[in-house]
Amino acid sequence: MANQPPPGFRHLPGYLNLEAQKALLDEIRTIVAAAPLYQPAMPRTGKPLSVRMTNCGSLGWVTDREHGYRYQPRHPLTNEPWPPIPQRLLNLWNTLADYPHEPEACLINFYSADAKMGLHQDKDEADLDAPVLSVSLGDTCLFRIGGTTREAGTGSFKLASGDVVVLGGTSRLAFHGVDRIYPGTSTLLKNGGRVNLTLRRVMKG
DNA sequence: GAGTTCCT
DNA sequence: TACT
Repeated sequence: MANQPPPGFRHLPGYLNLEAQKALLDEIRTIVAAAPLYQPAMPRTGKPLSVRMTNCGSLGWVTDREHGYRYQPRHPLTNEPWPPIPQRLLNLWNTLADYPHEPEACLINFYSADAKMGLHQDKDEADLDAPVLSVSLGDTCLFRIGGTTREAGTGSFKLASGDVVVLGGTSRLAFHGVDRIYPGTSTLLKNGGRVNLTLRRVMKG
């Protein structure tokens, strides 16, 4: 029997209908045109991550060999400020996050057919009380989530286009990752792949 | 000092 | 990593 996610975890399958997904994707395309996707690197080793990423919001999550994981206000390649978070994403946060402060960061991850994300905790934010809100667009993925230690068991399930996930409560610090992408499971993205949007409150108060 | 998202 |  698969393990259950910790308390505070919510999976909302099909929360966004196709029209809402298309409208959101249009806004993401505009953001990516101004703040291009780039390939981030692991600290120390410089090994590239398999996902490509960019951000919108006043702060964006970045990593590189020299300085590691961090939030910063500008795109690492263009040195331009990140574009603002679209209002429809702020509305989603206001509806689902149950948190009195707006998110500063929206990480935009693009998964090609062979991209993955290893099990990790989101711990780079000063505010660990705010939930993390995630939106899936495009191809289905196999998402894995465990407990708040590496030793805890994990369980996995699929996330499809339009699904929304909220990591709140105990699940805010749960280890989680993406095992695999299922190519060809969505026609939302012309050339396939999966886009994941992750809204986070970074600074306290 | 140990731990930290890429580890098959 | 550059911090805890």
